[in-house]
Amino acid sequence: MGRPPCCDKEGVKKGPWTPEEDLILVSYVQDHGPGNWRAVPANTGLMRCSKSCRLRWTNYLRPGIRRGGFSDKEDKLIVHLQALLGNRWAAIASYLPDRTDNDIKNYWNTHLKKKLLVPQQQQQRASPPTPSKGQWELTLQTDIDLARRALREALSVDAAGPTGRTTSPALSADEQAVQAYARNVSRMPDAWSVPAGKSRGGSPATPTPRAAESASGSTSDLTECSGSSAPTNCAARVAEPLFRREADAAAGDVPLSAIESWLLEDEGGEHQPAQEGLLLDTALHNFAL
DNA sequence: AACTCTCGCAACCGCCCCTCG
DNA sequence: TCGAGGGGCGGTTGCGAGAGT
Repeated sequence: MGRPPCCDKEGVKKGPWTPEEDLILVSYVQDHGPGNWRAVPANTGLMRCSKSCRLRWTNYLRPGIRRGGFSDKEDKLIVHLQALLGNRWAAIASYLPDRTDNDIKNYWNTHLKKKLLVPQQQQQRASPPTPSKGQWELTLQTDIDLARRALREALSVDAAGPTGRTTSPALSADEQAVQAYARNVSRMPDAWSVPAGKSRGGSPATPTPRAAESASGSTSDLTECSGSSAPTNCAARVAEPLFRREADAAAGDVPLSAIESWLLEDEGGEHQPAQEGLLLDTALHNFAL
């Protein structure tokens, strides 16, 4: 007696999403907000699993997400966060509010892992296989210091505008997220006009993300997210993990996580030794796994 | 020009955790 | 307190595009 599947396998469509399906999903989420994904297929007539709907929304249709074009700074941040946190992509993604965990995971698997593997192999050839514990603790500490710096940089950039985006610094994070969302969705109709032969997968005119990105468009009615009273409040949710916690912390509501409070301490290194010891232990533990 | 190989990424799968009745 | 169900997450797969031969 296994657990029943999350959704009825029969009559559930799989594979690439069509623009029509995207539109239906976006409209629904704008009206009702994300959540209660189980109800989405039933209420929209989409022949999709609820999980598929959620995934499509969070990884592709959600407002404010940026796709591809990882900067060097983001590369480093991801590498160091991965070293610290392991393959906890959702946690890592929370430090890059306009990136999705799936995107980061893919980027790690296809680019960064290989990039790291090459010097590692060279190093293995050139140096003794296992450094003494003291040696690599030192190395790890250096890594952690680097991670701290990278994170601090990223957070300071976030204060002016999320993750170094090249948009006007006068805009708030929410406003920028709304604009990005507007851009993403407003491109959809353009993308639909892609000739059938160019489409990917079985669907006749599925626009690739690349196609959607290359097109330029103006804001459509569909994208009027900020004015919606829906609980989604698309833009606000995008940056929620990091910014909410910062706001909460500022208000004294919720304590920062160990890593965050550690990072936000003065550059002068007035951190608590016990806390750092805990982080080091955690990193060591992750490394050993 | 045709074929093969490799890469990149969207989406699926299944496990785990959290919430609610 | 416990079980069921929904959602979140990480690992993996499938497929199209582009590079190489």
